[in-house]
Amino acid sequence: MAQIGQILVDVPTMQTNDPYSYAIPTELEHQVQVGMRVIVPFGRGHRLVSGVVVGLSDVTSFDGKLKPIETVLDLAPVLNTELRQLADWLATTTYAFRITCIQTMLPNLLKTQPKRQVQPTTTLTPAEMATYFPEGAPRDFDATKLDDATVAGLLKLQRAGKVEVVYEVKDKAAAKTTTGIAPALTPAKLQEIADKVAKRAPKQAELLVYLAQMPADKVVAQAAVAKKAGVTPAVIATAADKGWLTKSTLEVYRDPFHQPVTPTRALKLNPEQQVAVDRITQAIDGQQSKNFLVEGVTGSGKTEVYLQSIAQALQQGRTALMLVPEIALTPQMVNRVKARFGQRVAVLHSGLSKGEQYDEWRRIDRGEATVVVGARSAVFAPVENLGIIIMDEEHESSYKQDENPRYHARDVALWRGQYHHCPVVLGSATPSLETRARAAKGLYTRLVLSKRAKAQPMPTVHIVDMREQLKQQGDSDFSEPLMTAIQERLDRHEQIVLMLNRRGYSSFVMCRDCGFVLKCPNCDISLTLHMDTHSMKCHYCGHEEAIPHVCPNCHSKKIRYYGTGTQKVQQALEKLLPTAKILRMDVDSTRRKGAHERILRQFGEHKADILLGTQMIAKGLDFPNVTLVGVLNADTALGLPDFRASERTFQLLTQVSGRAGRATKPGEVYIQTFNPDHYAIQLAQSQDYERFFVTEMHMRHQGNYPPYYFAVQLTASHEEEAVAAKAMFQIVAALKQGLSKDAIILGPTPKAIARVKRKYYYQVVIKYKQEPQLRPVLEQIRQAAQVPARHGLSVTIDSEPMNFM
DNA sequence: AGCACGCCGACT
DNA sequence: GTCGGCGTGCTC
Repeated sequence: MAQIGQILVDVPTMQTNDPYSYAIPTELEHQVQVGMRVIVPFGRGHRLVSGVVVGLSDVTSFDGKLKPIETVLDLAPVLNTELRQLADWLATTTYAFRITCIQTMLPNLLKTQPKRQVQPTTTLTPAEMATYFPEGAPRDFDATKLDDATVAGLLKLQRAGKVEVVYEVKDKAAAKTTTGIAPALTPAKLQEIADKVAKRAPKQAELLVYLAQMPADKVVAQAAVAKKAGVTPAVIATAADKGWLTKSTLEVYRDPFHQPVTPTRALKLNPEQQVAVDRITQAIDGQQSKNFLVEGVTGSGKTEVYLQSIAQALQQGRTALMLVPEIALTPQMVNRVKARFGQRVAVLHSGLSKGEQYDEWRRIDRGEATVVVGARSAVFAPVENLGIIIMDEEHESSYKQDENPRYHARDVALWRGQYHHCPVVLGSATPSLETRARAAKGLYTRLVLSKRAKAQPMPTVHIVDMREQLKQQGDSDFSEPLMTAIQERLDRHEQIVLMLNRRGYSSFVMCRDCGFVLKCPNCDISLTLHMDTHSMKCHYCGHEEAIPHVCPNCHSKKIRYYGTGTQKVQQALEKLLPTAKILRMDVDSTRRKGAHERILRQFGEHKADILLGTQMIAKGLDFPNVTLVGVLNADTALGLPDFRASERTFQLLTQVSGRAGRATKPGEVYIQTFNPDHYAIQLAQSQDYERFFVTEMHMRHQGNYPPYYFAVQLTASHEEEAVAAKAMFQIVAALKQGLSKDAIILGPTPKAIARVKRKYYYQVVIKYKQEPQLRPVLEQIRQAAQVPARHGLSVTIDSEPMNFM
C-alpha cells in the first residue's frame, strides 16, 4: 500500500504548480486513488484546501515532515489517466496552472468551496459578542467581504487567543434524490394482505397488488409507484407504517431535455456525402488518428455525414464526441441527435443548471451515455474509448476560451483523437484559414460537399453600394433596393431576416463618400479611434495620428465614426414599415434564459415578418419561409484592427446568405456596404470560398500573419496606466533579449479598449516561425510577474489569440 | 490564496 | 520600548 500521495493543491500559484507530498493515514489507504479529490491541510495553522491526487508512491523527494491527507472526497476517481495527461499538456501549452486546467475540465459542482469561520474559545465580554458576533457564533470570516475594522478586531482577538479560525472545505457535489419504494414482503404475503383489506381499503389493496408484482430487488421512485398503482402518497405512507414496503433514498438524474423525440433513420446520402462517410468510416474501423476537414456549403448535409459517422463508431462498440458552438446548441439541434441515438446521448452546455451538468457528466463517466454533444468545454467530457470526435463550425471563435486556461477546443480535440487513435472531423462551410491551410498541406484529409442536399439553388446575392445610396437618398440605414425587396416579401407574406453587424461599433472612422478607412502606414491595419487622447492609434505598432476631419482619399467631410444599434434600427424600420411586425434579437433581448428560443419559435410560427438581429441570427437557423436576407452594414467588422477582419466578414456574410431560400422558394440576399470592391465582400457575393482562401492567404503571407506565423499575445493590466505600460516595456526587453532575431515583436501598445473595469491594458504580440527559446522565456516572464502581482499587476499569456485588439 | 516573519515609523 | 504598517517568502 502506498504511503504517500502526490497532491496538486487548489492554490493557483507558480510555487504550487508541482504536486506536494502528503502522508496517507492507514484508515484512508484503501480509499485514496489517483484521480480523486481530497482535502489536505496546507500552510501554517489549520487551513484546509482541496486538491487532486496525481500520484501514489512510497518515497518522496521532500525532506520535511509530511502532513496527512485529511479527507477523501470521492468514492471513485473523477479524472482518469487520459484526462490527467491532458491537464498537464494543457498547462504547458497554455501557460496556465495545472490545477486551473483540472478545474476547467471538471463540472462546476465538483469544485470545492473553501470556507473560513471564527468562533470564540473562551467566554467573551457582552460588548465583544455584540460587536463581533451579532448573529451568534461561529460566524463566517471572509476578509474580502467584511469591513476593515471588523477584520482587525477579530484578528486582535485571535492573537489574544480568545477566538479561533476554523476551516472547512465544502463539496458541492450532490446527486438529486427522490424517495424510492421497494416491497418489504414476499409477493404471496402481499397478495394475502391485499385480499384481506380489499373491502375496507380499496386503495391499499390496489397498492398491495402493485407491490406484489414488483421485482423483489428493484427500487422504484415513489412518484412512479403512486402513478402506476393509482394511489396517493398518503396511502404509500400508511403502507410504509404497516411494514408492507420500505422507503429508501434513490439517486435520480435531472433530465434537461425530456421532450419525447421521434426516432429517425439514416437518410440516403448523395455521392459526395457517401464518399465522406466512407473515408471517415475507414479511419474509425482502422483505429487511425486521422483528421478530416469536411467542407460543405450551407445545406449540403454535413450533419447527416456526422450522424452516420457516429453510428459507425457506436457500431464498433466505441463512443463519440460532437462539439458545436454554444449558439448552435439549440433544442432542435440536440433533438436531431437524440432522434438518431436516443438515450445514449448526453448533452453538456452552459444553459443547463449546475446539477443537470453534473448529472450528464456522471452519465458519461459511468459509460451510460456514449454520444456526447456539447459546446467548448464538452471537449473534456470523460468519455472513454472514443471512436470519433466531430467539431462542427470549426471556424467559430467561441471555441477558444478567453480566460485561463486559454485553450482552443480544436487543439484539445486533436490531442484526444491522437490519444484514442480515432479520427477528428472538422466541419465548416467556411473553414478557418489555419484549418484550410493545414488541409492544403495534407495534414487533414479534405472532404468537399459541394451540392445542397435537396438541390435547392444557392441564393442570389446583390451588393448595394451605400456610397451611391448616400448620394441619392441621404443618410439612411436602408437602401432603396433593399426596401423594395422587403416590400415585395411583405406583399407575398414571406419572411425577412435583417442582420446588423455590431462588431466594431463606432471604434473606427470611415468616409461615407468613398468608404475609406484610415489605416496604419506600418501595419496595413485600421486605426482605432481613442476619445481619451483624441487620436487615432494602431494597436499593433503603436503608431498614432490626429483624427481626420476630411477624408485623405476624396477630401469629403463626411468622414466619421461608423456604427448603429439594433434598437435605433428597429425604430427607423417601424417608421418606414408601420404595418410590418418586427422581432428583435440581440444581446439585450436574449439575456433572459430561454428568450433566444422563444424569439426563434415566434418567428418560425410566422408571428412576425421581419427578424432583426446581430450576428447571432447568422448561425444555423432554418426557416423555410425566409426568402430575403439583408445585411445592413457589411463593413463594420472590416474596419476592426484585426488581421482576421476579412476572414470574419467573409464567414459571416456567407453564413447569413445561407439563411435565404432554404426550402422550395428561391432566396435573395442584399448586402449593404461602403466597400463594394473589397475582396471579402465580392467573394461572399459569389460564394467562392476557394478564391477567398487563396486571396486571404496571400494577404497573410504579405503581412507575416498566421497561418504563416505563430503568434503569442502578452497583456499587462493595472489600475495605473504607467504601471501597465512600464511592465510591458520590461517584458519586451526580456523578449528581445531571449528570442531570436527572426521573431517579430509588435508593441507594446495600449489595447483597443485601453481601460476596462478601471484597469489599463497594454499588450505585445510576438510573431514567430521557430523559436525554441520561447517557452523558457515566457516561463521566466511568468515567474517574474509573481512579485508585482501583489500590487495588482496582472500579466496574461495567450498563445494563438483570437482577438488581437 | 493566506499566513507569519521581519523590518520600519509612530505611539504610550 | 512596543504596536502595527506593509513587503517578502513559504506552504508537503
